[in-house]
Amino acid sequence: MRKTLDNLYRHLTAHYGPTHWWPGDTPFEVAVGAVLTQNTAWTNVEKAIAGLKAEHLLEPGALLECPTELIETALRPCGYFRVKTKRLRAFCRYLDERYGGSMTRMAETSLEDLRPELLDVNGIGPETADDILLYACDKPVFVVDAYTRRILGRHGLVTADIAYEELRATFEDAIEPDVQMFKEYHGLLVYTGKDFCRRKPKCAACPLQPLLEDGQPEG
DNA sequence: GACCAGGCACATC
DNA sequence: GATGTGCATGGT
Repeated sequence: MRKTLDNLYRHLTAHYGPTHWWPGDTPFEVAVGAVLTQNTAWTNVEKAIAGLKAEHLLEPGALLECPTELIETALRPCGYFRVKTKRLRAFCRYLDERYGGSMTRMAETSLEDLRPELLDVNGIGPETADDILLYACDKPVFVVDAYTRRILGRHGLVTADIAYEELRATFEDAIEPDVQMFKEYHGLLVYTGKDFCRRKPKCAACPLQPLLEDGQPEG
């Protein structure tokens, strides 16, 4: 599997070049984006983040203090605006109470301690937690998302119903932990998913096709 | 006018 | 523990 995942990364890098994934000007904005993008297209998230910025709400203190309706209005374009308002507030409350609202202080916490903390926040599940850990805190966790599962599943590398933690472990056990590479790898899988693995699959043009032609992956 | 999008919590069996 | 459902808007 190590060789397969190395090959996968090389093929995608050759095809796309650097992705500079994840969009976001600050660690806090990255964390906000992680919550807002839950089951939602990023184009809609961008509108919501722009709305928050326009209201000067892109900081934990402001989100905790302002009227709920103000946040809901800003979040409307990205859907689920009521639940996402609650989830953003839950994250801000946690960040405020545990780290005085500082993403920098949060990032100083060890991965082993921080991941369970995040998962304990209402509205933060495995993928959202790992987005925050990798892209906002620079922790070496491999982010698994719907694209990761779909791409590897369609190419027969894993079963389509593989559990989140199992798929994460598949990557983390097979490849050397490297924050920058993990960031790029996930970005490349998102690019690939958007281009070739949506509802009208274009598998023949998928950059992973050469990988399969080279020979089926080992275990 | 369906169907889908970078999930998650909660209820129920 | 597995499965189903609500959450909501915008693009294709």
